[in-house]
Amino acid sequence: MLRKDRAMDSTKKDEDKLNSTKCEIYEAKEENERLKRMLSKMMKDYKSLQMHFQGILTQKNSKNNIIATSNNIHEEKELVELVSLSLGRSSSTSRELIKKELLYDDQNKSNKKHGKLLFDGLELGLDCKFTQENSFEELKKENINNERSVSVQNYPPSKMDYCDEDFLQQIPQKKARVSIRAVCGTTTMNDGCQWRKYGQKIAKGNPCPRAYYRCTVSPSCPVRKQVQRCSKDMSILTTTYEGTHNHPLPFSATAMASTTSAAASMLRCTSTSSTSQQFLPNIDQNLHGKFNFTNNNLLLATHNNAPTFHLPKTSISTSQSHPTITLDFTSNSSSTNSSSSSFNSYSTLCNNFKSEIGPSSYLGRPCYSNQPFITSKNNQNTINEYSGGVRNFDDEWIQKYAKVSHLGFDHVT
DNA sequence: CGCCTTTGACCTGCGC
DNA sequence: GCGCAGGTCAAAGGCG
Repeated sequence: MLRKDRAMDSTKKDEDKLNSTKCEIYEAKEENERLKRMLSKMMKDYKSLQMHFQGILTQKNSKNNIIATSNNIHEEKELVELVSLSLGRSSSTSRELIKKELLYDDQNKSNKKHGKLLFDGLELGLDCKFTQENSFEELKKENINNERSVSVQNYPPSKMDYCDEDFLQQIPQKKARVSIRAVCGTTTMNDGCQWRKYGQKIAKGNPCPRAYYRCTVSPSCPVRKQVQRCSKDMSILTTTYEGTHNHPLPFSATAMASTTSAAASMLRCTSTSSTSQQFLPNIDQNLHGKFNFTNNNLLLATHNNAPTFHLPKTSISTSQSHPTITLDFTSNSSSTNSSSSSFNSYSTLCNNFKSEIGPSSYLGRPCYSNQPFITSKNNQNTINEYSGGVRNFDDEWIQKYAKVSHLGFDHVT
């Protein structure tokens, strides 16, 4: 009798377990479906934007052709002025206008001489940069101490051949870097990977030491990261990643890897494309303010079509001879789009995403905390595999962000 | 004992 | 060529 009761208890327990597992599977299935729908919507939006972008490029090209074939110099000047104004550059001074006139005179002479228009396809919003060598030099000097903008790098002055492939190829030869600025209380940001510190330096202009880490998941992994606190705001941590992992990553690390990989891919595209991508900074007007470049060449992403996700400030630079894309999770983006929520910290971002995707759950599992899931030893992150329960929301957000953001559609690994 | 951080020395690239 | 700054190496010591 006792044995029979025990057997029944055991069966009941098994049934309960089975039911609970079934429940979990069902919830996971539902969550999966919901994510699928979200992804499909994002893909649709992305494709639509891409088509829009192509259309704009085509329009601009045809406009350039019209300019090229026109014999009316006066009209050309007006068109250039319009282009200049329409792309949000500062209004041209009379001096600049004179420069343009001179340029057009030279241009016409040159065209007659070479039988082609040098500016064909190049004047889109770049008049300030191309009109004079001096202008380019001035621009370069302005940026030299901070960050040389991609536009400057990719738009060689008239001294250089505009189709100088050597110049264009210079940038990708340098190791691309992805920098992430975030408010972080710990010494390093938890990205799920395993790192070993191999050096520390006090960099010029910042009393906070810069720490150098290398990935130790695989001994031959070339990935490095630098971690440094911002001297102006000690709560801000700048983490710069360099290289690509040559080994399978733990699940928790794929999020950051995807983001950095996607961003690096975008950087490569921006740096290497000879035409269309070069105009990235200038397409903002045509994308109805989805992206805005400020005077500091910051790409302010405001992503109107996808209210679920709020993109960080993204800037591209080639500082220190390394093309670097910076994802700034610390900046308030409300100045560019009042309808978008603004974020003051990386953690806020994570919380926001969490609240917007629905209940605090991951694949049906409850998320009891959004505190960083750090099991660090001596301030170093270790591999954290999630086995239910508490989950690092930072990674979760980044993974989803990488998948839906413009940075990562085609490059997510 | 193994793995880690610390830290001074060394290497390298870049600007002048 | 020189100096500077960033980046890396490797020995020494700490910690669990």
